[in-house]
Amino acid sequence: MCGRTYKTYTNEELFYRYLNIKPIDLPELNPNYNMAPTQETMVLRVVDGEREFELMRWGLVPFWAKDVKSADRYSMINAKAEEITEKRSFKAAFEKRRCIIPMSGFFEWKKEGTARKRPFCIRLKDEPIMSLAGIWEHWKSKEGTQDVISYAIITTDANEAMKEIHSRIPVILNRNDEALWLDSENANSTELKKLLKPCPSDWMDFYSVSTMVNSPKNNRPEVLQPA
DNA sequence: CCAGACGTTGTT
DNA sequence: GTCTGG
DNA sequence: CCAGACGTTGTT
DNA sequence: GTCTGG
Repeated sequence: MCGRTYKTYTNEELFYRYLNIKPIDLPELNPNYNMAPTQETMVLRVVDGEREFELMRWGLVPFWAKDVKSADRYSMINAKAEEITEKRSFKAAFEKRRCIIPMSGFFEWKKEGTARKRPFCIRLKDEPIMSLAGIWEHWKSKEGTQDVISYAIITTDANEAMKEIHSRIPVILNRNDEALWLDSENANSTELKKLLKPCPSDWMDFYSVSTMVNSPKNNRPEVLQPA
């Protein structure tokens, strides 16, 4: 699973990485050292053939949901890659609304016997930003008072390196597959599903951190320090 | 047909 | 134990 | 994901 | 909106 992430990149790094442009006059991005579900972050998608960033809420709220709270009860912060084409809540989004969630890394908790779970910080060895595969939805209340764009992170079986910590990991896309994944005109489900594989073990790097990260209230650089 | 669910992870 | 909030 | 709340009545 | 269960 993937239930906590972090981002320390700047706006300039983000836009240069995905749009190949140096942004001018953009508001400065706040780092989030401890991002929990329900919080918002910039997500990359393609609209009318153009890449764009949109601020989205973590936790998918399908457009047919009665309200945001009822959707939250179903814990749609992750979507299982293996079943994404069969699930009612994900199928349409997988076909038409794929996205990339740029993150610096994420946290996983390893169970160690009966002892307290130990948190780990996971990142890429050679890249400051990882492209997490996701799907998004646009939900509007009938009264038109609420308008929520939300996303879920796709998970799959852990690769060998990550199995040491946890059985599931988020899908981290290969840079060469990003355009294919984002293309909203692409209707080749078989081809798309092939992208939802665990990334190679040797891309990843991890180390244990203190339990300070357990509480989402601790949005501080110290949560990234090795324990 | 209509009503009601629509999810993940991990653990038993 | 289970649900909600972050 | 983990942390923290989990309730009612009546009064401010 | 769409699928599953009865």
